[in-house]
Amino acid sequence: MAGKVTMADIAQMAGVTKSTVSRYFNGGYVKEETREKIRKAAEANGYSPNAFARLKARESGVVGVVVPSLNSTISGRVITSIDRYLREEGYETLIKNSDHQIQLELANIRRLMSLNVDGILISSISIVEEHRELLGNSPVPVVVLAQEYSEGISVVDDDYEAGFAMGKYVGETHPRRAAYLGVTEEDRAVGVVRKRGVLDGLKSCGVDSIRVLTGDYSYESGQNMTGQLLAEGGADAIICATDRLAFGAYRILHECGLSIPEDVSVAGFGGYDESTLLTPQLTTVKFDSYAVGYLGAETLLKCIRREPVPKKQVVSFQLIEGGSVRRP
Amino acid sequence: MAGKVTMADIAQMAGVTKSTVSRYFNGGYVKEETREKIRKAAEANGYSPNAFARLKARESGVVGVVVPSLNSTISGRVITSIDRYLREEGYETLIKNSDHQIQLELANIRRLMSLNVDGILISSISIVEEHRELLGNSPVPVVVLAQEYSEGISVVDDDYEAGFAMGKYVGETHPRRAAYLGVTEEDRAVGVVRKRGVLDGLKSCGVDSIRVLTGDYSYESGQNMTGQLLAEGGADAIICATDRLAFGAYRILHECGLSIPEDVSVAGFGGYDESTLLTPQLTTVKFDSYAVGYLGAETLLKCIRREPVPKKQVVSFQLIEGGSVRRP
DNA sequence: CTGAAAGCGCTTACAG
DNA sequence: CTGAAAGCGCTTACAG
Repeated sequence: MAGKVTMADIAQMAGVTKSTVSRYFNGGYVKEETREKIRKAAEANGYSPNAFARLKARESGVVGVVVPSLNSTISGRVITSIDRYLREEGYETLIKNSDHQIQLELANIRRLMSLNVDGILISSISIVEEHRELLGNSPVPVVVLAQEYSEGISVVDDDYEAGFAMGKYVGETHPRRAAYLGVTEEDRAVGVVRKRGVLDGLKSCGVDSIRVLTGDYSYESGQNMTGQLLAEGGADAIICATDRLAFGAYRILHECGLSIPEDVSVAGFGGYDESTLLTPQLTTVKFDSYAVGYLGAETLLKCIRREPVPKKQVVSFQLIEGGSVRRP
Repeated sequence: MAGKVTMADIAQMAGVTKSTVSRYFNGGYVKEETREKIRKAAEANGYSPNAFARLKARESGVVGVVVPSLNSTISGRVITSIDRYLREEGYETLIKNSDHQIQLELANIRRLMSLNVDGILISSISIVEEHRELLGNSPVPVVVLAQEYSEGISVVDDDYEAGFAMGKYVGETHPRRAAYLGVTEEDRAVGVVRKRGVLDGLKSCGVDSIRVLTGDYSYESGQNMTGQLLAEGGADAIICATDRLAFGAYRILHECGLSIPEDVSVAGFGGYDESTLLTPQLTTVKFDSYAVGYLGAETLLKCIRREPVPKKQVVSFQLIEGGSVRRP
């Protein structure tokens, strides 16, 4: 059976018209007998209708998901969760990667919109003006994940409270020279809100002078910032915006013969599985990324069905005490 | 601007017919002046043609990618690499997740086929009879990644040689009680070929009695198998089919107060970034997953362009010496 | 319960 | 260089 088999082919084989085959696949009225003939013809050819040729259909049954990266632990969790939920609900998931490029993210969103998907889930790096324009007059519902989006619907981590909790936890050890290894402020959730939480948490314990460095999300960046910190005279407590950055810090501290937590306390955010394997185990905040994905998908389906949904949902976190922060 | 704007709308705004707009977007002849009008109208509306309505076009410019998981380090690397390569070549990537379920994998492949994508890249868990049927009369080119597929085109890791190298490396330490923590034989590449390599490598050093356990790919499975091994009387060298399994082994050995490598040597396969953070650093084999993705994508495009391609390509690996295997 | 016909958003020879 | 028309694979009122 070379070439593509179409609905017309199946119709011919079953001795009916394609209207009927279409009805068969869309739950319309078809006599049991006819139904059986179509089933056989379809099965024999491994046929299933081309979802995207349903140009006129109200629903495509497809949901688009835009992610900032395909090789981050967190993205992996969020998207796995989304995918599972949607599949159970009978939807197909279409994934597009923005590879940390905002222009690509916008292009992906446009693409998905022009694809008559039923809705879009965006795990955004950073919301810029163009997003507002684009999402403002989207023909389909959009739910934003991980970043607040006041003009629309979003599901976010509790970055401020998590930051505060960690800041306080470390602040209670009364570090003399605290440091924060962060990321760009373009990423509001991590670069601004989380940082503010951490700084406020530290300040609540009277820790006032805090050295703040900024880099990107990579392991290398964690190493570089730590290296710079040491060159500047060091620190006795380093809070990192993500676990990956903390991994970089571990490596450099280790290489320089400094002990964790005796010489330097280290903490992160993420709760990656690997964090429990470090020696000492990393003290970190674990966000419920599966919940973010699940809630996001659930909320989007509600939007599609025109049910009411909350404008903003905040998921919880958990501070995991490892042994990387010196206790008083 | 509510609702979806279509090619007809743009045509009207530009004062031309949709044939011309179509030509504009497909590189046909359009007068510079007209070209400019269309460009403006399209831009003003953020319009780009619906890729999937090109029902008749020879090429959709879209390539489908099927992956077994969205939260594995290796999948993340492979897919990131594919995505980047294709984007540079002007193709769109559409990602579908099989979530380790073979039936879902087959469904994803069918879906993609019926979607008139230009080609499909499959990172398969395991090739079964249904794959052969399905791929045997695919209307579009298919390239299989990570698993050998003798009936078609594949790009694979050098599992046997990598296994042999690691088996030999550990064998040279003359373990008395060696063990291999593996995965199901349904996964030919890892479950059969890699294992055979390891066992042959060990045997080449005269290590003959090897306890082989089988589990799944999870951290927990690594813990369970190691627990079982200890209950059976232990081992002084454990080779794990993946780094993740090795992480589980580390955890249990650590909990039982056994030292690596003094009491037990541990080795893995994968070369995850996190492996370098363990104490001691894990001895592992790093496959070039970026190369697998890159070569796979390149090969697929060649198939699409009807250029000749090798039936099978094998990418290299690298044995990374950590400190987790006792040296003689 | 099923068919004939018009239409979805796009492409492609074929004229001009 | 551009338009009119037929067609891609599917859906949807509307008849019957």
